[in-house]
Amino acid sequence: MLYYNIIYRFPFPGFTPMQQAAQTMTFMGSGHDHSHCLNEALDRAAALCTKRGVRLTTLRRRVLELVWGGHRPLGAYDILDTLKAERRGAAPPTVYRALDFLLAHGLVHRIESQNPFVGCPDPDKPHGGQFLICRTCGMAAELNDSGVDQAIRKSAKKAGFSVGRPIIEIQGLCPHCQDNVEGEGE
Amino acid sequence: MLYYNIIYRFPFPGFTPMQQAAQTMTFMGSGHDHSHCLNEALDRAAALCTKRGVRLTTLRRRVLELVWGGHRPLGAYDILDTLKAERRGAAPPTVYRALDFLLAHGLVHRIESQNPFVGCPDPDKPHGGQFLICRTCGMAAELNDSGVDQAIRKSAKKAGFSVGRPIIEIQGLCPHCQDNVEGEGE
DNA sequence: GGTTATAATGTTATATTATAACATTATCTA
DNA sequence: TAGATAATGTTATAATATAACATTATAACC
Ligand SMILES: [Zn+2]
Ligand SMILES: [Zn+2]
Ligand SMILES: [Zn+2]
Ligand SMILES: [Zn+2]
Repeated sequence: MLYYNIIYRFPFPGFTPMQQAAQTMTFMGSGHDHSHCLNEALDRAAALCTKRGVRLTTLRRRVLELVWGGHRPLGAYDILDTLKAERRGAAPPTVYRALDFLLAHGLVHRIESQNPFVGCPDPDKPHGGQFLICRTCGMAAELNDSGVDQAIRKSAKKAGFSVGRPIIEIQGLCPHCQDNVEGEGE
Repeated sequence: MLYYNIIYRFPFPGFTPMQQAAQTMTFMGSGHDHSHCLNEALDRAAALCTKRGVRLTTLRRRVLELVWGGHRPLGAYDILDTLKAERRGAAPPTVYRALDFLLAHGLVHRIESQNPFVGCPDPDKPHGGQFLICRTCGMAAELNDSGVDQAIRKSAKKAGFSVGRPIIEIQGLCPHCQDNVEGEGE
């Protein structure tokens, strides 16, 4: 049963890579063709950059691919580790400049409360990220709930505040982890 | 005209301390008796800790005072700089441990998208922070809008997600800065 | 095509924010 | 007062991010 459009996971300290993968599958649905959705995202990004007259360079495209490819939010230094193996002279600015570009064009979001970066499935209309973040398994899912957005705009309007980028990060328990906590066992 | 209950300001690079102070006054209202509201906050904190059977030590109280006293969010290392002048051997853990305590008891919030800390005016009922943050002058104001909260809970419920701590950080323009941008001059 | 301007990346160094690990001191309980 | 627990001191380092300047690639123009 798929609860979310898009599922990301944080690395979770207590889990082996195998457990991580297993949980990722649980959330992604076992039939999920990730290489397909990755390619779609990259094509969408290329089209968007062309339309805006900006350059999706090899580096920027590669960083976007890594961010999208991981099934989970990725830290800047995780990205850097991979890049170092691929191009000589990769350093923090290499990654952060690419991320700045991708952020500026809405192609990725930063999870502000935890630092890593995730690909945005809907970069065409710029928006602040709305995320559900599970405190147990680290899963993060992007919402785009217009009800939340409207409530925020209404509240801001009352205060005379003009809304630019609303950041919503809802920490709590995903359905899967609620079950495990309730059951207490297994 | 006061738009917000509580006003905080970030340090703003382009402004002299004088300008910072001037703007702070604009937002706080010139009649604001800050030492009064600071003392209230400290008393409230002391009562809350007594009630919960935890200790508001000298250090913790002092850090809370600094966070509350500044009229604006304060970085951990800003706090540390002050502490260093007051007690020998103050070091990052000194500050972070005090902040962890204050965060755990809802006495302060962390502005996740910018790292600094602010005192919470309403620590009795734990809540994630809802902040309006001006991207021009750095002002931050805490909301506690039940409409926003309800919209979030409704949306999360649809996804089967159990809400713990919702983080809302709305970046945009405060009323004052909207005027200045529109007017373009002055 | 060659020249010049601009954008992107490389490179080195450092700033900022936060935590780990273990020792010491203060406070509480009995 | 002894022993347990909580808080703080102390040293070192991890994790995240940016500054500053050099070099290289791309675009725009002639
Ligand atoms: Zn998005
Ligand atoms: Zn979970
Ligand atoms: Zn609060
Ligand atoms: Zn402003």
